[in-house]
Amino acid sequence: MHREAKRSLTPTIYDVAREAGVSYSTVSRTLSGYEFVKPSTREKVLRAAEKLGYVPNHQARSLAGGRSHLIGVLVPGLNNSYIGEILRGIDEALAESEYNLLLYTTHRRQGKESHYAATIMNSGVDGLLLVVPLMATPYLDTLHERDFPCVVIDQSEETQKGAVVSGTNWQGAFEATEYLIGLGHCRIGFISGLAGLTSTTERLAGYSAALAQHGLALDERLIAEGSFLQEGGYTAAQQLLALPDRPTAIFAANDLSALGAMEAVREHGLRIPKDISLVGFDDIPQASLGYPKLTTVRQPLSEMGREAANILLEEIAHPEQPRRRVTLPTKLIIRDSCCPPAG
Amino acid sequence: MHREAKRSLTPTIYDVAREAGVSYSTVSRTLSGYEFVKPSTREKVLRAAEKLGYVPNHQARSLAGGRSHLIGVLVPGLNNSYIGEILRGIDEALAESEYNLLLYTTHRRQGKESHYAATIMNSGVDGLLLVVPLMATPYLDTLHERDFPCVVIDQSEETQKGAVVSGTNWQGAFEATEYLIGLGHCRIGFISGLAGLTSTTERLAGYSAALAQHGLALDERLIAEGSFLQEGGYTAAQQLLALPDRPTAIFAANDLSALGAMEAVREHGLRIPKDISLVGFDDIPQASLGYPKLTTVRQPLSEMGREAANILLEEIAHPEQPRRRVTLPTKLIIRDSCCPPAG
DNA sequence: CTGAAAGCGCTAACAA
DNA sequence: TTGTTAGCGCTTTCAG
Repeated sequence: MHREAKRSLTPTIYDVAREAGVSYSTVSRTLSGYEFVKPSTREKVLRAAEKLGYVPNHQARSLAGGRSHLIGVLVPGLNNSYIGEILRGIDEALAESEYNLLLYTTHRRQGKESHYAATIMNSGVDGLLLVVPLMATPYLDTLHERDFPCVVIDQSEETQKGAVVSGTNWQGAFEATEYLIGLGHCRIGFISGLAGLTSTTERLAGYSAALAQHGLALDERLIAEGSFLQEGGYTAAQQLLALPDRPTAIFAANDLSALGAMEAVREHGLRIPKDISLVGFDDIPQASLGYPKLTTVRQPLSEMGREAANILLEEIAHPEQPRRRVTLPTKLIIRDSCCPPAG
Repeated sequence: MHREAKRSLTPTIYDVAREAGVSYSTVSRTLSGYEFVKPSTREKVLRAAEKLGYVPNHQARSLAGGRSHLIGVLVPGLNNSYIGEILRGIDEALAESEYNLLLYTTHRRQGKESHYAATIMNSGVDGLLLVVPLMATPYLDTLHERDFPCVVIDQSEETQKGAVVSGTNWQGAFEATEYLIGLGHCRIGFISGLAGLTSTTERLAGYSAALAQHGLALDERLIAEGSFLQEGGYTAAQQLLALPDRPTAIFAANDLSALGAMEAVREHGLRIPKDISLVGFDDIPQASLGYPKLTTVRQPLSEMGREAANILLEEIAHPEQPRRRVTLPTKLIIRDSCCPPAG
């Protein structure tokens, strides 16, 4: 037996074992919820652990058991309440489990993605949650190659095999556009999102489909490229407003863009919704905070996070099961940024 | 020597050692930046590691070396871009180091704070960053007791010994109030923050001091209790607006409250700044996003995060050095939510 | 149901 | 400068 002096600050299972008068493997079993431990023994162990203020050492547990109880979450950045909401959902789900959350941001170590993926895998996380991964193919390839448990949130690369959680992008965009059409708008501008993301593609498709369904021609000039960021929305709106026959309504691919557009509209001396109607996507907290309150397609962001986390946990527990793909419903939230066109 | 078959998926230092034809401790030394390794040996090791795609195992490294390269960050929640900004700063600082970020949210395990603190310490983090910890005394006691490296952001308990990073709350509030007074306002309402937080106390003190300095009486009824949340600001503003001689300006202890107040003002059919001037605190992204753009006291949130992280890293590296207390300057950002009073 | 023994992958004295 | 030897604290067979 090793360890004899060395009364360290934090007690280990050895200490608990001595206190309880059992072997340390019994302590280990008890503490990790092994069922075949005699109740009276379990009692003794638990009491001893309690008395000593024992707290398990994750590193050791992980090293020996191969399970770290750590979930990695890869986000593009933190400067965005869209991400914040998703994270909140993830955190909620994880809080109910025994898992902790290791946060990674993409902006780090750009370029060597696949090595980064390897690093993450080896940082001991049991699974990985990828939030809107851009250029994710290198990650995902490495990840899938090793059957590493992971689920992607709000993005699905064409060739992707793994689990995905997202909202009904097409449907949401379709409804929003249809709503605008129903209000009487014929020239509806669209501010797209970041190229390469499925959310961008799908929302654009939904927009186009709604126009088509209602016999409205698709005018390429009414589609301005945004970036999912406020600034992109601002610039895109400028473009749209500079058009000779400018749109009477604008549908932005996300709220941040819509908010940016709102600013541009104001600077042009136009009023919302009087002169221009505006619809966003996401329903981030600021959508209902500003003035006028933004009509938008709500995406259940935190639920998406929670759902993704739960799927991941499930996948870790039962690796054999087929990967799930979940699409959560979006919902048009009508607030104050739309009305029938002036003419 | 153990390990002979067991060609696992990820190579270990043993594999690298074999590949490089050296002992595994040499590999360990090389990889952990020990300086007295013969250059040619280092070369061989590095090449072998590269070839095998070696990635260190954090758990093992931590268990053996006592350093996990993990920093815990304890935040009250994620639903707030104030937190988001601070996190961003922390993340930036950590990205430049070799540290990863383990995220904890306070809402978990409420009640048994000190046990929670113990858990965090044993979760293997090398240090802890506490963002506006409410009811932190139990945590901090446990933490300080064991000389656990930690720094608190934007809050300093009375009896606190550890490192703290915060903004110039008093000064910022003083300036904001003075600005309002300079504009000609005499009845200035104050929406306070959450009771028990130093930021709340200090900002209130700054507000009072400015009034006093300019010979304005402190009217208790002009001080409404908020919560640092939008809703609290809304309710507090309602109160203020219901006053027989309502204020011509309101200074809210943070932007979220100010935004809430803005909504209440609007609902009362009043205009900002025409009828009521409004000043916030923090300068979160939404402050400049909405309409009108909010005049506010900017707090260098992300810098505070970055600074705190750097101090923590420093403290981990040199535990002997005295704890630092850093106060970063705030700055009044004048935008569109204030003007001289109507009368 | 419980104890003994063997590592998980790596760091850190201690020699050589 | 490099190899050898012990563990870090815990999980997990394998025997009782």
